Amino acid sequence: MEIEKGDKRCAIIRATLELVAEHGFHGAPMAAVAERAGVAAGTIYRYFESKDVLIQEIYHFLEDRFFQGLMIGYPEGQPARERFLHIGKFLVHYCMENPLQARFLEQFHNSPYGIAHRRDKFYGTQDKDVIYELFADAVATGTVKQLPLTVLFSLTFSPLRDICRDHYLNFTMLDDDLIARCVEACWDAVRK
Amino acid sequence: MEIEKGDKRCAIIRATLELVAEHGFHGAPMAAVAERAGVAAGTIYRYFESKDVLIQEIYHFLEDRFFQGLMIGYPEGQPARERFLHIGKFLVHYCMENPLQARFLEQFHNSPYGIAHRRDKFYGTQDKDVIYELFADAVATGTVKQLPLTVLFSLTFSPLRDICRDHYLNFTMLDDDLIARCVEACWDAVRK
DNA sequence: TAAAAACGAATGATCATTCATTCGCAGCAC
DNA sequence: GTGCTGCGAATGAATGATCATTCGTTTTTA
Repeated sequence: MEIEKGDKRCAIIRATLELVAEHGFHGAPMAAVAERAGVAAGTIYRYFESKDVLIQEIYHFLEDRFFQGLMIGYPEGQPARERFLHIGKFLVHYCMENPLQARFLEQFHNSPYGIAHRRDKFYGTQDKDVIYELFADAVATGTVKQLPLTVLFSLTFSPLRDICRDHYLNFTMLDDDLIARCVEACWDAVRK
Repeated sequence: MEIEKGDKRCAIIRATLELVAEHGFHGAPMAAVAERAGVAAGTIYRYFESKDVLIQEIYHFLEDRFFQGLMIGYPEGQPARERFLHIGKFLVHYCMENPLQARFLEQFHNSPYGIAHRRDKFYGTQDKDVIYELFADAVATGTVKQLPLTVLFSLTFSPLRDICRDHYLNFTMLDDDLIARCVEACWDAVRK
């Protein structure tokens, strides 16, 4: 959120993020967004072409922030295991410290938006991210099991995503020690 | 679906299952269900009190079928590892052979229905299933890591769920060998 | 022919989006 | 300072679409 040009624009983004995180896409009608943002319904359309565009813009904003944070203190050049542990722990801590953003991202990933995004990630021409790079590298050097990249992603990040969700649903109480052991367990799933 | 009392009732269930699996809950309006079932909209309400009840009934029907199949050839009394491999492989094969049912279940689990169901599973008073039993047992005997049950579930079944999804989205090509290696990798995540 | 089952148009709710109107203010003349 | 003018920003009631559900009517069944 924070530094966005324009008061209104920022308020709309924040309101949408909160409503989607708390009630899902279908619990975030534009009328409710407008009310929470302290803005008239029509005003939203001065800043965003449609609800779709609004959602996508928020997603890309959050994704950028996530990767920016991820790269702080990233152990470039270290063994794959260290790099993986850094990513995994960062992911979980990020979700715990930014529950609204985490829940928005969860909603996004479980929607048609998310499927399209995932397809793009594996088949698209866009440049691959550090995580992709890490696994491609670790498979090549025989550090992790010889499995398709999609499977390696599922084995490691699906559990972490679910563990975070269980945390903010109050199913599981996470602390630093438990987080570390979870991330290590995910590494055990893929390491040779 | 199959043996359901009444032609119409069965047709309605099948139509709903298909539409939800293919287009999600919001792509399954009652009018469309009625049309696909070859039935008038009002008729649905002779068989089901509401859309909610219809969805829940389908879910419980599928859950029962799943556990029924799961118990065929279940290696009761064998080590935890064998029991887990049986469950994991059955899960993936079941999803591949019943893609409509698998996708319906996926939609269900990613919805408010699913959250309530999960809460019930961990905190409810209903009797625990074989899977719950397996992990409780394996933790007690020190066969798997000392982690909360919710975490053990996430570490093992979240990846499998995702792997199945990637299969019917054509992101990953699964065969028996790959399935076995995936399930074993999940076991590696939790075993001591 | 009477009861049961099925029908499907009508109802009322909820949305995203639009657009005719109003608001607030910057610049200007006196 | 005061009054006027023009314009982009903001408004929110209205629109049209989409749903779940209802109910008066028709058809089927026994």
